[in-house]
Amino acid sequence: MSDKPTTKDLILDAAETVVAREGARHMTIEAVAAEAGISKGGVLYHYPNKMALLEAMVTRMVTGVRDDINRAEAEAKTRGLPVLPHVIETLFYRDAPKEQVGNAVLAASAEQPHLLEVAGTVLAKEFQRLTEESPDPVLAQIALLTLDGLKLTALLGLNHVFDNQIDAIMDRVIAMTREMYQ
Amino acid sequence: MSDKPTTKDLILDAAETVVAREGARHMTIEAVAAEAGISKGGVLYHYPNKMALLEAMVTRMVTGVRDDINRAEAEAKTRGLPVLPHVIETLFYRDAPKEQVGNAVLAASAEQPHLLEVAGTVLAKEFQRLTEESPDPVLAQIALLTLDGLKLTALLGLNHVFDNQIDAIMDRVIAMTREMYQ
DNA sequence: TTGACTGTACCGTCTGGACGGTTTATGTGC
DNA sequence: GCACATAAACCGTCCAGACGGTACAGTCAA
Repeated sequence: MSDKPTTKDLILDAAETVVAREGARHMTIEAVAAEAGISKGGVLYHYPNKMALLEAMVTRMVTGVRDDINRAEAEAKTRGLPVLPHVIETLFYRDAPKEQVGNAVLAASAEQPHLLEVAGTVLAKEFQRLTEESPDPVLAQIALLTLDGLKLTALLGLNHVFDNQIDAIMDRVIAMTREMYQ
Repeated sequence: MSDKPTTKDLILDAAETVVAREGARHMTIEAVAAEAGISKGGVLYHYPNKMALLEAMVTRMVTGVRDDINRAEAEAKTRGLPVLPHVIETLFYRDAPKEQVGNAVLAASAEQPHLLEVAGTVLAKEFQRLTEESPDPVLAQIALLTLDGLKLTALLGLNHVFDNQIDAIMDRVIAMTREMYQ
């Protein structure tokens, strides 16, 4: 457990940092290499071309989110808690500090919008299952979309919501989903 | 009224089309020119450099959204309707077919994330005013964020919601905001 | 005549990727 | 414990093509 991160992961981290700071347009192999503290050749050793790097970024994000969902779901079930509120809470507080994971989406969308279709369908399955299994699917979707709205506007630097309002919003969303189970 | 669109606007349309089809990374001046059916020189005649083009894209989007909000707000007030449900309905059905406007956000974010900060604060003002003037500000923010979630996931090709579910979701959101006023 | 373009040529820079070479880790036989 | 082999990890350089931008002469309708 807690082995030191592989170089492959360090490269993905660096790529996300570059995107966050300079925009997806400037995520070049050289910039990623510099950020990761290795050479361009070193990056190309691990990811034979840029597309492979982008695919790895997207894959890591998708599996990360899916794993978090599954873990939260299992945890809720063993502890006899209502599933949806617990999943939403988990997704919301998920790596709040190093929230750079979402930048994989921007990088992929900038280079090849196509790349995200696969990611989209994978996550769509989870979301559909979660909502369909809840007592009020439409409300469940509203809750999940609210979370999307928060995360994505932040990712794009388009926040229309002040930081000190976010907690109240999430409390309300979680409360709403809890009421579904009563 | 309904004057034919200016070349400047045709260029912005073309830019959005290119972004939607090929990704922000491939929105080059030449590609935009080809899409608009004019020459590269022609594009540079209207927008002296790429940054100017991007700024125009963002500005057009922001003013478009703001105008739609203000118009819907005024309309609701003169007709004695509750403001928020009417605004949300307007924003939702806003140019549903040529929904490419949002691609301005992707292009700007890819080239210079900074560009969106201004846009963000302009729209934030409108959103804050709307929510603060409503009977239940937190619920109002949830409604607006749900709309953000729908639009932005669609923009990124990350839809977790099926097309045939969207109407039910929006009906519910609008109903929720209507209840605030009772 | 003027404004709105077209078309072509060109420059400097950036970028993806190929490639050959070098260091470092991991055995493996003795 | 050591010499050696092998592969993995990584470096530095080079090149062709793409891109932003400039320059400028010419076209054409209002």
